[in-house]
Amino acid sequence: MKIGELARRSGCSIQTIRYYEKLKLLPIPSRSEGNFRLYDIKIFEQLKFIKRCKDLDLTLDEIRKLLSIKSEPNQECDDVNRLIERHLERVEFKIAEFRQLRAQLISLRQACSENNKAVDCGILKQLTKDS
Amino acid sequence: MKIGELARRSGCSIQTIRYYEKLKLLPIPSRSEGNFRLYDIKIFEQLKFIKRCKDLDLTLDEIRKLLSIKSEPNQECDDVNRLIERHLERVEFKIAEFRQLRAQLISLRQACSENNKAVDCGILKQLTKDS
DNA sequence: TCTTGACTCTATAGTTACTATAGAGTTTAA
DNA sequence: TTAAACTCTATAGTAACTATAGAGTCAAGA
Ligand SMILES: [Zn+2]
Ligand SMILES: [Zn+2]
Ligand SMILES: [Zn+2]
Ligand SMILES: [Zn+2]
Repeated sequence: MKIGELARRSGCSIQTIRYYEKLKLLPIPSRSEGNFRLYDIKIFEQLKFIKRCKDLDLTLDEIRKLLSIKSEPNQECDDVNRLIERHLERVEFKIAEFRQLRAQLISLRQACSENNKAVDCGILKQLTKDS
Repeated sequence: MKIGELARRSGCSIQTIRYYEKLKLLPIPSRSEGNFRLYDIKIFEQLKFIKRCKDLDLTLDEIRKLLSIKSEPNQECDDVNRLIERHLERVEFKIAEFRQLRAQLISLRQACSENNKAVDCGILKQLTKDS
């Protein structure tokens, strides 16, 4: 299959696929006579793997690590478990951070409910003054 | 005050301050005889304003908008209110997204509690299979 | 057969919000 | 005087793409 079909079927854009190839997250595909990339099912599946990881917000470096472990079936998998654990911690941290942010934004929003001149805007005042 | 002191007092790095100047988020400061940037209290306060906005995760473009409104005291402030409202919505969306992510990661973690060979790793299996 | 449109190619630049570095000049304190 | 600390400009790097230009390839219809 050519790159356009791979893109459609994987949910990644064409440029992203070429980008992954450059980063060696995907193997170099064969080429047609006219120099078009030709993909087989194995590459399609690897790309789907990457996509699933991306949807979990893993970084490409983390994904590279997973791919490398996956490619050596006899390696121990505790690195995988640790990686997911650490990633989960980061996600929880972000949730906490954004909750704080939300609280601050809600209080900020309250500072100016009606329509004012800029000079009287409660929000701008709040952002200007030392907390 | 020179850039180092401004950096210490504002909590922004020196490079960041120069970067903001280039983006015109900060006015061009005067210079000493030896060509060092010299800042007055007004610029310090503008930088603090920017810093407070950044801490709320506003983008530099959003901050630029706020600064422009702030600089015209007679303009209506409803753009400010809308901007904060939209930003809050984005933050809430991110919270929801990350919560979903967390749930998925927790279920993924469960798939491999003990130590296995890579080929038997429940996490890798989960990431490999179609959901 | 010709041509049109859809597809693909490479290489390069742009995005966001910085951080890091090199290599130079300036200031301050011992 | 000299060394440390500071500042200057310009440039490149970061993450993970997206967008573009300008060229070549391929399939179908007239
Ligand atoms: Zn992670
Ligand atoms: Zn207002
Ligand atoms: Zn926003
Ligand atoms: Zn495992």
